[in-house]
Amino acid sequence: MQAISIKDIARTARVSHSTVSRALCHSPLVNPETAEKIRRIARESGYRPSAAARSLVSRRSETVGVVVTSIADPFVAGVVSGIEDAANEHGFSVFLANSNAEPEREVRVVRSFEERRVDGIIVTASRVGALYVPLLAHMRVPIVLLNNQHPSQYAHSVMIANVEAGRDATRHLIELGHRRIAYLGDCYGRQSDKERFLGYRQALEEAGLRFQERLVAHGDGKPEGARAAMVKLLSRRQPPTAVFCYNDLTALGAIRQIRDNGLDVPGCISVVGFDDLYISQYLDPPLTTIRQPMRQMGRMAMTTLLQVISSAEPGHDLRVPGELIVRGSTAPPKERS
Amino acid sequence: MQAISIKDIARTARVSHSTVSRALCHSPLVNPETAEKIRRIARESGYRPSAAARSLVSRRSETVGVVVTSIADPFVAGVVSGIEDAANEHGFSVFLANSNAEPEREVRVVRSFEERRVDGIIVTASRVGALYVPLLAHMRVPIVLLNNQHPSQYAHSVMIANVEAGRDATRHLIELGHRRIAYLGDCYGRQSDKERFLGYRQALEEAGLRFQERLVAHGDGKPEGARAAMVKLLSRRQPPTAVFCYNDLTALGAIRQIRDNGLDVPGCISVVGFDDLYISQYLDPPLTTIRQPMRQMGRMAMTTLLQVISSAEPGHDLRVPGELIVRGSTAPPKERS
DNA sequence: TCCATGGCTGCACACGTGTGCATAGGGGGT
DNA sequence: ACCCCCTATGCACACGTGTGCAGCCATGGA
Repeated sequence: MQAISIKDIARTARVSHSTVSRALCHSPLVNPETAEKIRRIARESGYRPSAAARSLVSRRSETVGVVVTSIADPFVAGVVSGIEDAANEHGFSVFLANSNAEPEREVRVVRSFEERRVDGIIVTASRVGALYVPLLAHMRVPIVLLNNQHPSQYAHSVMIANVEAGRDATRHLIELGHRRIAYLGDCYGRQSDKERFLGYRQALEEAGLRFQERLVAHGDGKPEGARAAMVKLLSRRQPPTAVFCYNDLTALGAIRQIRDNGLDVPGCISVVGFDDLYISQYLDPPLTTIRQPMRQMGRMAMTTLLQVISSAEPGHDLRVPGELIVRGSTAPPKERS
Repeated sequence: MQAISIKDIARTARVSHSTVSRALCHSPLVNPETAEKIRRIARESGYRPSAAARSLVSRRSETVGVVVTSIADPFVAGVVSGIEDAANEHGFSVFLANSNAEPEREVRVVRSFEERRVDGIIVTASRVGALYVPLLAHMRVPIVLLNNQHPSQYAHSVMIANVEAGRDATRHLIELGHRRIAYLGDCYGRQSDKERFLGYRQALEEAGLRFQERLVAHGDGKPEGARAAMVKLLSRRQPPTAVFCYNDLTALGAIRQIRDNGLDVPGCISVVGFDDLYISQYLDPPLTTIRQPMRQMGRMAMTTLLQVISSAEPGHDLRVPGELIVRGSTAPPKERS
């Protein structure tokens, strides 16, 4: 017992399959009564057109591939949520694939997208980028990079305005009166890390504060690495009174380590994060952070992709402003340094 | 410039497209030398078979649909990660769709899955269940429900062993010496809530503790609702010394409210969660909770589905045991009640 | 009555891949 | 020389849908 096709409908309606096809597409070529009868039969029999057969002739699959490092990353999940929203509104379906940052898996994923004949691809938060962008470029399909490190000529991109956001976060600490402000970054080499760090330095400079190399440490974007890095910062002869963290998970680890050292947040040390994960508002203290509009960024990536697909070629690179959300993890410093 | 097909390869290899097809499938019917030559041409020209054309004749799309309420839910994200892992290993691609618990969107999603001719469907954490399981059953495709409330005859299911886990969590509190233990549940009516509550009552009963209706409150599975419910519990003349929460997000809200009332966790009140989200270990205090092996459950759902698809019909309903993870949010009570 | 026109329908092919069946060619045995 | 068998290949059709083109029929105008 197979899924029913237009031929089945044609048989019961005593017409040719061409007429059925036209009737279902609301072509003006078919007699209104016949068309209505055909549509009724189709409705009652639960007919569903085969996307495979349709895309075979139309050469468009109404499908996009989304490749992420890990969907378990809450930032990624937020973005994908927005992507799926926008796709759904336009009748597109999304293939989701984790790369887990494993090169051979990335190859497999790209291959499967090629075979599925996706109409476009969105890549988010991949640290490889340069390695397999050529792979992606090989297929003649538009690509949108989201917070990726190598916006190349082959791809369009949506990115958070890292420099400005980093500047805003640092300024906030400066305005509270802090002067020994640390930067707790991601692992080396990621573009977003470099850019947020740049914003940090710009804010210091414009406030006339001296940049100190020993107030910079690098973690791994997760709480574990952040704790280790925080240990270093706390061991300085003059430890910081405030820390600007690469992201919220880093801030989480930093706060834990600060407390394990018997210090208070924000009493002794203020902490700023980046992302505004869902849980960040419920932490104790609620985290001051830079909000990345994750869902909205996902939507933007998808709508950009759809525009490129219909070759209405818009601007190549979109920068989205972050928003400083002030909560309880930042306060004026106790001591005036 | 279109994607190249076996016909293009056939032309350059001066054979028919049939021979190319057979060569690429490693059919023993073709001359080894010819086959090698064909495969070389295919490789060098970057040929990728069209999944659409292939599935049209094979009547299998090597594709599964995954419908979730929201991918932004960290539990869901963990599960989907496991699903995608297992799918990828077997050459399957996954369509991801959010339902957002909106009925008309669910209808649209199911329709798109039908048109894509997915080989199977996984539904996770949907509270609707009964409403559109008939919709799903209409397509002749195997369905696996994950932590869903209506495991019906049409569907296979993977579920956490809620009753046993609820019992373990409550026992843990009893063994610490607590006697006034509250249950802070999800909104009414969800099966998983009922089951965890049942485990709670069983543990009380087997310990000879009296069940008290006024030590039960219901939130919404999120921090906001949990705070409101916790207010009620704290207003009792004899407030609880421990709270077993429906999930980690609920525990998060409960802890915040407890602290806002000037009480300490676990000093004054112990808190147990459910899920073991990634961040729960990094909270302050680290959360005692029931671990749901999210990725593994996702993998199980996918492998079950694959078995059913290849009609190697395994057991219908799988129960996965939860694991009690004792951390810092639980301690013996101060007062002996 | 004849012809032109227009509305509606069916034929046939295309999309890319898989496969049953026929066939061509070659080698070996009688 | 003839036959048989085996290997290797091509033909043709199928899968489900869309569409150019031809053709049929009715209607209306001359």
